[in-house]
Amino acid sequence: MDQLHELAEVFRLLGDPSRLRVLIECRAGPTPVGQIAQNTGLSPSLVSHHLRLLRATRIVRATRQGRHVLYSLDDHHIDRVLTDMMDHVGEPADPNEVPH
Amino acid sequence: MDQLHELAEVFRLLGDPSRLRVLIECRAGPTPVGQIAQNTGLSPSLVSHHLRLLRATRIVRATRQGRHVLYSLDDHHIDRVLTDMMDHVGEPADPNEVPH
DNA sequence: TTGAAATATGAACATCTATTCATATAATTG
DNA sequence: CAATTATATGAATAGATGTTCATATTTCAA
Repeated sequence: MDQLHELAEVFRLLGDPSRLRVLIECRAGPTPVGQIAQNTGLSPSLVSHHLRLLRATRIVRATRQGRHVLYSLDDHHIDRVLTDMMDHVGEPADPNEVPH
Repeated sequence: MDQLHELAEVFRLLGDPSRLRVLIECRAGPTPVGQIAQNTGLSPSLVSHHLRLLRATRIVRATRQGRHVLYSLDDHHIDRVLTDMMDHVGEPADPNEVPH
């Protein structure tokens, strides 16, 4: 897959409220699927489906610990992208805009 | 709209190859719709549709200049998010991964 | 004002995607 | 081993989304 489509794919996966909830849980550090499900209110099945996609695109990474599989953000880029975008969304709109 | 859904909406809009092409054009500075269409190979209509969505979420901003409407990235957050994610996608995969 | 150029908008459609439910695999304990 | 817990997978489906085509606005020039 070329870079553009890979980039789009990664952003697309971030563009879903459920997956964002999952990611926000992963932000706290390596977290088992079951706990993510509990904290988000999503079904373990759905969380697992989402994590599979997120992992395939290297947005999260997995490590096994006994019966549990712990998921965390892949690297600092992901963390920063989330932070930057939250900052952006939190900012007030610019009044100097052309009305449409 | 609450912050989570707004965040998801913004990422979702970044998650399309055509829109990313449009954004990459906007990165160079205020650019008219027609030129974006030419440089990307997309129809002016489609570019306009995309820009409307991108503008509604404050990913881009518009300024009028005569008959032309120039679009550019809304702020530095957007620019940084794009840069960070391109870096991420460009990085090689970590071999220390649990096989599934 | 008329005509042309630049953008914008609306409707229609084919494709894609998130979610659920049922079932399967993997790891641990007794 | 069997039973249990934790995750993963597959199929099915209702709803969302990108694109096209036709048409509407907006702005300037003549």
